[in-house]
Amino acid sequence: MRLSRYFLPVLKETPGDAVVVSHQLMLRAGLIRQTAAGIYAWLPLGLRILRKIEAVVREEQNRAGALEILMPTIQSADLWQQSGRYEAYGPEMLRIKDRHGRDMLYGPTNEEVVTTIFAGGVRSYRDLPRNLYHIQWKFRDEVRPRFGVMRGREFLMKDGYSFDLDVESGQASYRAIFASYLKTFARLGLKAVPVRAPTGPIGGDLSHEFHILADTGESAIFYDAALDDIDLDAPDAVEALTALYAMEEEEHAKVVASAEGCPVPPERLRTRRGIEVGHIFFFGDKYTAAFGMSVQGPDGQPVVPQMGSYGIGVSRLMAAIIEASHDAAGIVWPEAVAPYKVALINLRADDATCAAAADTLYAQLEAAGVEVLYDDRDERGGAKFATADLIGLPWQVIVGPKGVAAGTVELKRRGGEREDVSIGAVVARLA
RNA sequence: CGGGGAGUGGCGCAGCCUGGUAGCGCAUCUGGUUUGGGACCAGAGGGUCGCAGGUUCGAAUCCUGUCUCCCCGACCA
Repeated sequence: MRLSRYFLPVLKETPGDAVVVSHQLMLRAGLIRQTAAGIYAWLPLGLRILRKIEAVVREEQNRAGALEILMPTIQSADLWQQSGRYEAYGPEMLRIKDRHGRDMLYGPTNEEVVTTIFAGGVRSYRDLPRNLYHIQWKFRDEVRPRFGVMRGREFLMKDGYSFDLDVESGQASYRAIFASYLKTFARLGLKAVPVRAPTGPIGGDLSHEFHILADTGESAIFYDAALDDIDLDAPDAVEALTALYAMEEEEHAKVVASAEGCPVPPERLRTRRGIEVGHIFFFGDKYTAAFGMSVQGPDGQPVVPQMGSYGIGVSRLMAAIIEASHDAAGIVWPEAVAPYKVALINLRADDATCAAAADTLYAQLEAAGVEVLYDDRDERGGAKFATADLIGLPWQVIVGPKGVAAGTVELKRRGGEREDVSIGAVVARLA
């Protein structure tokens, strides 16, 4: 993409409304614009990143055996009355009426819909287990939206739902998704700490939150230092992790105040701030029972499936990644989610030789399948470097008259050292 | 919802107390000089000061109402 034809409204100054660094950088780097409290429009570069994050989440879901569907954003109130959550969910639910006066709502989550759909399609225990997920916009009318897309009212979430024949199998599904979440966050360049969580209004008795460690995180978490040493790729990572103590501040306080006290000796207790980017629940037959769902078991008797639900805040992840990965100059994208791999900077758009060299390199990189954002604008170099650093692409290729005369360009990792590379070698280095 | 703060060109702000018809920096446009880490000179365009009502000869400024946004708290992917 040529920057001269792109829509990338970067800001030199930080908008006064933004107080956390991810929000500031997302605005400054031209990723998003606010349209109402907690509601954001995604600009070309921001949308690209969102799609990349989404793609990683999708791949790991598919790899874990989950099946992608797409449920609507608008739901009928009837379903929620059946589960009893229409009243229980409270004012966080955005309630609307259609032209006939029917009560509708903008979905904050999808247990009701997915259970209805799935129940309508299965009859036999042979149809289980299954895990259905979708990546769809949600709306929760937060009391206090804040920090940009970190706590927006409209947000993109991956929500998945498992159906199993019995509790044991259901918990196995839970652990499988647990493991896939560890992989997902690792691929996004993040260290996620799974924290034992209370189950809240969704119900059930087994639940974990996944927190990205970042100083600007919304909640403090307390965990056993041994957690830092666990190899997340190990086959028993889930068992190892869940065996170790990790609690959010509020829950931790309860434990400390309890008769037994905190099980972790003080010298092993770590405190960090975290951003919750995932939350998983195993809640048994709460919804399947409410919707009268059953399948025929091997013995011919009806069995009410055991369910779990699994959420990842896709749009929030973008903010979390930035919180965890930025420097004074701007964002530092992990390669997996960078909107482009390379910023190709032509230092002298008005120098025919230099421009020709940059144009050629651009064409070659594109031909090699490298995602390039080509700064071909007639601007001073400094402004281009500032933009490139701000948007945080992993690589920068700098084409200037001096280098071109010598047959070289500069290759630089974001935030790293410059290196002279012969023009002919650049494509191979980046492809 | 309780408490606090803010709405003035695209962004950041001043002006308001003490009414006299809007200003600064950045950005943008034009011309020129420049060019290896956010250039310089000259000129130009762009705001009925969130909205409504009131006071006044006159309102960004005073009064009333209202809308919106941000921050702290309770709640949450």
